Amino acid sequence: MGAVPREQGGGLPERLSSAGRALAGASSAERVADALRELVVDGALTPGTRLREGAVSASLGVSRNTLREAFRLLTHEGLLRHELHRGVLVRTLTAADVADVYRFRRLLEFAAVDAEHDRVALQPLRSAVEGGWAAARDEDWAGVATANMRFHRSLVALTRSPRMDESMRHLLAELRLAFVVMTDPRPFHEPYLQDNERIADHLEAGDRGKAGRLLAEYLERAERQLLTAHRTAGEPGRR
Amino acid sequence: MGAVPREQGGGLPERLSSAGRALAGASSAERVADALRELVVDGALTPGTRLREGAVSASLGVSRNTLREAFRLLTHEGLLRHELHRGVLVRTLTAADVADVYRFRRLLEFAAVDAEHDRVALQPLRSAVEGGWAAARDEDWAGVATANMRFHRSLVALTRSPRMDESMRHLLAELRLAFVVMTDPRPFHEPYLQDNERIADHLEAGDRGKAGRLLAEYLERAERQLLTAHRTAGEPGRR
DNA sequence: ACGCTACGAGTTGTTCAACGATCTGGCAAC
DNA sequence: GTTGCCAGATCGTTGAACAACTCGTAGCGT
Repeated sequence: MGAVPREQGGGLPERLSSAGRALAGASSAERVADALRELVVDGALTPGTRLREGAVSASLGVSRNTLREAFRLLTHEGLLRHELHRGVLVRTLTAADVADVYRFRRLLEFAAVDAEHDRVALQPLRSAVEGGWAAARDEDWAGVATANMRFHRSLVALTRSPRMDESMRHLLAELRLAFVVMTDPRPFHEPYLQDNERIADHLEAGDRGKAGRLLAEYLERAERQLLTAHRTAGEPGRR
Repeated sequence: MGAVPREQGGGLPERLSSAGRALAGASSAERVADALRELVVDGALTPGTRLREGAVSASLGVSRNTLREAFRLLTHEGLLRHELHRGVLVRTLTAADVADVYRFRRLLEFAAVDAEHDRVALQPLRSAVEGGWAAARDEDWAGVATANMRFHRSLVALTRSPRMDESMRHLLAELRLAFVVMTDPRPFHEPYLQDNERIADHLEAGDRGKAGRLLAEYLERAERQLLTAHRTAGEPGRR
């Protein structure tokens, strides 16, 4: 079984083959979920798009049952929305959703700043910052966004709480839905490179107060920016 | 809701008929998940029990595919554990899991105490307290436990954050797995009736400090009690 | 007696085709 | 213009089938 046996004209399959890299040890449903997730966060599937089981399963070369498991995966992740007897569609975040996500983020990230951590635990933060600068050098703003998320997820990982980590993962996945409406990602993501680096500096120096204050500023600014961008772009379509 | 309107001869419903209330508007998979969840939290399926698809789907009268969707539902809820090519089994919590759950609970419940709330928002708390007393009068300790959970979930609902509420729901579902190892539920659940009522009192009086302090004491005590009970009962079987 | 290999039974992973249930959109009647 | 109804499209669920995998065990060599 190679990658995709069939590829009929749907327009999407080419991008899927690249997305569906061989995740060994993962089930088919998980691979399909990975592929769909990529399409969503890349903006190929915009919020509100309806995904018909027949068409998608055919174009991805998997059975409807497997596709349904992938749908359920992504629904629980918050990327898709499932309506009984009506199918699944790409979720669209409301302003209230964005605000709620940031509220939850504050809770988790402040807890992380307050958590005990040794020097080596900060390594992933540094790595994320590095990745961010590298992506910025290449003008790869999607990459900058990814690195930024990795930074904040690594931050929450300092709590060493699997459940908080998992929640953060969900929140960031949802946020990607909000990012796709950003028409100009550069001014949104670029300034945070500097912020992240300084937060990491303060943490390394053991100055939780300063780190927390910077983090608060960052969250405040990012939320406001996202909300205004969202309001201008997302108002016409409700739901 | 007295009788159940459904009564098709499928051979399943003996044990389920009580559990499988006809949730109109729910899919079969969701109903099956409800039934299984009930079996788990009632202790009929103890942690570590392996659930073979063939046997369970036959005894519940649904197809394997539908059962698998139910399994996935409960796996994401944390009640079941899925191992590739080995099937699902009832999850068993480790001491670390219990500690993690309580850590997360602290975060959420303290945030709830600090949240703005009006008088009417406290109504569900009062109702949960009432339900707890009523169940205690009937010596229904499982009912007391349920009321206690409803109290704390209602507490988190004060945040009016759908995501925090959802997280709390997950945490409490997992905690039920820890409860099933409690051999003597009465001394564990009964004292908290008083605590909950006093927390509600303080909240109503607007004294968040006192409410928070009581809550902290409660969480501390409950966690310690659960951990010791868990250690004595759950050590032999690891994983 | 011991350890390794290979085999086979049992279980899970995935696909397929089919049918009933439900939703959607358009047409006709009022 | 509203209402009721019908037909097509889509989802929900089933049952069977086969491939892939796990695990216990019998057989083999040393």
